[in-house]
Amino acid sequence: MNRDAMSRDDMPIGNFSRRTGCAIETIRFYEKIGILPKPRRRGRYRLYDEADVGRLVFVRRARELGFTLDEVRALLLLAGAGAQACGEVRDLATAHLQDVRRRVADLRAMERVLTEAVQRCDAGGEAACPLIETLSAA
Amino acid sequence: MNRDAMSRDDMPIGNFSRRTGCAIETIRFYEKIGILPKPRRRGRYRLYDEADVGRLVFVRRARELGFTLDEVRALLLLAGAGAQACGEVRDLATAHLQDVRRRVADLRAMERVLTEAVQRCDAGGEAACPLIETLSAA
DNA sequence: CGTAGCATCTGTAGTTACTACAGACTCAAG
DNA sequence: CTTGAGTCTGTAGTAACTACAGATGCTACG
Repeated sequence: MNRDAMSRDDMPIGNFSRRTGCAIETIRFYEKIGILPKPRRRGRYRLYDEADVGRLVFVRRARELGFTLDEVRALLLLAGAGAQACGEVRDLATAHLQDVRRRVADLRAMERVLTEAVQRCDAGGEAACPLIETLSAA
Repeated sequence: MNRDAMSRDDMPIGNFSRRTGCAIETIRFYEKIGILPKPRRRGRYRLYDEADVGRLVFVRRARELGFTLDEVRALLLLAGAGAQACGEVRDLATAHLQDVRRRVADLRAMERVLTEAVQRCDAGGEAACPLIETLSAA
């Protein structure tokens, strides 16, 4: 029998890590800061179940979408509250979306300046290095 | 007379900070990690000159363009080396540019998913909160 | 029965680029 | 003489992990 199948609701942390794609150290870290609840134990070993998998997948997904752990904490509460929390979730997501768009704009601005400087460098024919010049100008 | 004019090459750290737009604590931090050289002192007070202003402006500009402090360190060396270092500067900038583009792509992907979920939320007519659903799916 | 190897445990320190103090000291003006 | 501004050193906090060190437990193999 394989190990994952044999322990569907008694997963040691290694299985839990494989199931969720989340590093063991990160799991323990999430527990310490209260993102994951303290799990049951067999002796000193942590045991996880399917509900834990759902929760951690949620957390990782939110992180992939760029939410901070503080935002994730809020989202977990709201997700637990059910459909009536939808409005608040929406507000959180909208605020975050604006943040993402700001960051995109910032990076695009960097990209523009860098691209232009590299192009001038490739074109050649300038006395001083165009990149260094770009950096020296405020 | 104003204070900046009176001390063109004997700037205390406060003037230096104003001239460069860089916080005092950051200036001392840069000194500690070797981004800025140890300045002359009058007694225990640091004194800066125009060359320091140029260097710090360069550093801040590079940071605005998203270079890490390690990259800035390298750029400072290359800038000192003059025109023959142009090729290396170009390589550094190109690598960094690729990094910036990767980050833009990542953020755009987040933006897409979030925008779509928020729209489904606004449209209404779904049993469960579309945003929460989006987060629950791996 | 001994031991080798794997998984797990706790706790601490490192990463990046700053920022925010606490608590002392100097100096000039009122 | 005191008050205020400016500066000093040194330490700790931020975000979200990651990387150990050193101990312990459990199972399998010879």
